[in-house]
Amino acid sequence: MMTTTELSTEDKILLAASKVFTEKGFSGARTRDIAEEAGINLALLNYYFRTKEKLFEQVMKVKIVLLFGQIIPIVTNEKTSLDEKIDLASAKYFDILTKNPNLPIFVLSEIQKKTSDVKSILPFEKVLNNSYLMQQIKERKPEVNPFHFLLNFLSMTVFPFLGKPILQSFDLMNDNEFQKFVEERKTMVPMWIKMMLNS
Amino acid sequence: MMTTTELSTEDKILLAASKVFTEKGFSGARTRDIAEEAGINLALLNYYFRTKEKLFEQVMKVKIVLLFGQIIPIVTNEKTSLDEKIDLASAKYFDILTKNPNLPIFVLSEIQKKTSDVKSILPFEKVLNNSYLMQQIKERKPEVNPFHFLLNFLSMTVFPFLGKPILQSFDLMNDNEFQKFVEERKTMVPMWIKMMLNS
DNA sequence: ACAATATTTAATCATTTGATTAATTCATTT
DNA sequence: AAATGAATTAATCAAATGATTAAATATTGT
Repeated sequence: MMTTTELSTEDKILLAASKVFTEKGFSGARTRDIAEEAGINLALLNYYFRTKEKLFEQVMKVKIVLLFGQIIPIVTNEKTSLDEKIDLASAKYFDILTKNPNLPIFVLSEIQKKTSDVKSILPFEKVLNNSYLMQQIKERKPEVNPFHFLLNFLSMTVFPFLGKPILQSFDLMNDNEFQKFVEERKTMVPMWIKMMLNS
Repeated sequence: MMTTTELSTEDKILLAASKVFTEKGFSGARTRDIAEEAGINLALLNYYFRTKEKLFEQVMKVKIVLLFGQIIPIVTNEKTSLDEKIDLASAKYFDILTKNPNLPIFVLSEIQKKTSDVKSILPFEKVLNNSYLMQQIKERKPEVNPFHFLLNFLSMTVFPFLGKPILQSFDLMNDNEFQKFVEERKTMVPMWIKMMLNS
């Protein structure tokens, strides 16, 4: 079905900025690129968002919430078992990342360059540090720092998307093969994680 | 001990470029930053390297070789067992990455932005695709695409370094804690990988 | 020592780029 | 319809930035 969603100028700019910033990063993106992508006059960008920095901040806020926000209800849920959490988080992430394959590289890269301060946008550490999930991992595997399992989970889920451009540069996988590969991991990653937790 | 290693002008520029490009990326780095970091006149940069692009290419070549080159002899060695290869590759990577913690994010980010063409620098796919390592994985676990284990290994090894800025932004770890954490993984990652291969 | 070549510098160019201005069009209220 | 304020445009500014030039200094070969 074709819906004629006529976006507001502000939203057209935000959408274009989201695309251009994600592709080229903060430094590589020119406000003219964004204006052109949005199909608006360059001055309108400054009229609505004042500066490139402020526009970037707004885009980044959306991206951070997209990347970290959805995982919070899963992590803090006191009614699901550890194994259920793994399955849910895995499914959720494969979904988000399939739709936004270069979200992780964008966010990681801009945080490294200190273009953005994640903590002020979303104080994830407060949620995580004494979360029900952390408790559950400690109970299951008291002898290992629970962060190892969190990192392993995130690694195996997120890394393929980070490495996708490399896999493709090296002609190791095309788009179809990558999609199939990721699909396979959707069931295997939870299995591997559980294996590590039960060994 | 203080050694007066008087670098050539060319090497001073390359060293400075390596630092500035890694910190800020291609777009974020200004040739003036590099010249200042190297303690040389800006015009010398163009005298020795012609353009910012050409200087970047040379830096990238070094980085690509640093990140992928050292793994090749391990992967192709026909005298070591699969388990030995895992141990060797793990030790090698933890060493490289501890010394160059933001090497992966830099390379991944620039490849995504298509600033650099890895394949022309180092045709890794030829080495990998019919490598002895791939054979060994297929023998051990014929029912699973061997790339899954390669990705899992790289994930668990490289991802902590990619995520370091985030862990630190969220105050989840300081530098000392991170170092200890990585040290722990040095022995655990090979163990986990072997577990996946033997299950 | 002299000529030729390589290296280095200060000054400057040309373009790009983020931002602003002043004028114009559009929409809303009365 | 007139008045008011919001949205949009074309033109322009000022600073930043990659690159070049021409002159000065240093190095090397004979």
